[in-house]
Amino acid sequence: MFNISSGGRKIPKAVIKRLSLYSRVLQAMEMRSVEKISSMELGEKLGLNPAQVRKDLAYFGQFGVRGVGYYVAELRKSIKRILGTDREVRVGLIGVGNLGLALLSYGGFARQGFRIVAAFDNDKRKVGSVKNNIEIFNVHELEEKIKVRAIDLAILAVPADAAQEIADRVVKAGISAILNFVPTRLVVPDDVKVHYVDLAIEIESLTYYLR
Amino acid sequence: MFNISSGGRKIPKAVIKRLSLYSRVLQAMEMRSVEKISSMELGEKLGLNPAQVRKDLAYFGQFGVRGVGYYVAELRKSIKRILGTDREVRVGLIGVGNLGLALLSYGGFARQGFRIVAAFDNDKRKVGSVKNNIEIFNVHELEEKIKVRAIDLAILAVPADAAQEIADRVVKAGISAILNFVPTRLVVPDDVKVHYVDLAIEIESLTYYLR
DNA sequence: TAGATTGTTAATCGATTAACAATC
DNA sequence: TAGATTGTTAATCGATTAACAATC
Repeated sequence: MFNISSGGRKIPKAVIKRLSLYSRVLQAMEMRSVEKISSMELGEKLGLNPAQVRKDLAYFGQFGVRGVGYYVAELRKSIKRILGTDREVRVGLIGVGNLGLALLSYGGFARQGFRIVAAFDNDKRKVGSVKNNIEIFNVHELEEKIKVRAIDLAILAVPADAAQEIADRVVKAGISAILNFVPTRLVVPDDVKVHYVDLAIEIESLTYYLR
Repeated sequence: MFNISSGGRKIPKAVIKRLSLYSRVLQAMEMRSVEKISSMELGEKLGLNPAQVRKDLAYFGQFGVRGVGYYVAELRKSIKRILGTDREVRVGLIGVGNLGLALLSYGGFARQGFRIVAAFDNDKRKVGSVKNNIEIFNVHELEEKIKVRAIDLAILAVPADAAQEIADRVVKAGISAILNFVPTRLVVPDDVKVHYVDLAIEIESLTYYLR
């Protein structure tokens, strides 16, 4: 597992997120057989400044052609390579409650090349069943399955009081990236990356803007 | 519906999000009968600088006592008032697919004082049924129910190609805040606030950090 | 009073945008 | 060549952090 070198500069997290957005726009363009796109067009579709688009890409190399723009298919391939989504990413989902269940059935992951290869729960009634073609294992088997199924990335959707313990276990089993839906700040080693998705905070802060 | 005045300065979106986080920490403190808290303690629990905590709060007034700190219950009440979550916020959920269904059953919203008062779908098999005590209406009734049920806020969880049309309709019906789970940039009037939650982007950008 | 911690201003840091030479 | 658009540097803008007087 490696990323295209960024020459030692540290890349802002926001740049990486925009890279993902570019990739999606480019995917749509490619499907419509558009051959090239300028930083201005790409920016417009996402509400971003064209200079920002160029600068984001420049962190990783020179992908455009002066006077022409960027070749859609080529740029998309480069970005996927940078993100590491040019190959299948294997995902484990821990916690098959309401949210976990939704994530199991969510089509958006598979569409971007992610594959949930195992789900885990501690509810005996769920363990052993199959949802959306994905087996649900007993959470006791977590470490073993992470190894055997070569899981790269964990999605946490467990109750708040179990989150830290599960995080410790997946990290110990070698996982270095966690998508955390639990509103608990996880304490993990520096080289483990956690992204937080906090639905309650999203809706609460939105309320501020109600007229 | 009103917010505590901020004296004309525009408040960064990030400040509002942190306010929500403070509120949650304070809620937990209150439950443990903690009486006061310093900006340092509050910051530590969220990985934030104490000066930032004080500055965030200072946008809205003076809530602390020099030499003492902040009174937990009092500060929490003030923040809830600022956010507008000191009263019930009435939510409509549009799109009862996998994700929508999960959001219907998601306990986190109710816990923060949000109440989903109606759900909508265009699938005849779903319309008329009740999930988690919430009725699912035909999407044709959207405008009418927004009015009759005094819906403040819409959650969008529809297919991508329907998102803009639905957004247009809810805005026309008077909604000014949308939580959008659909990976489509919505075009709305300036005074309508849209928050995007993009699960595919979250996981894709996380992949960059895999070792 | 002495110690602690706020509220706020100034300094720093980082990210976005503008500008323009390079070049297709 | 003329026109267009990149890649990149410099200018601007905004957000975070440090510092400290005010004050409980």
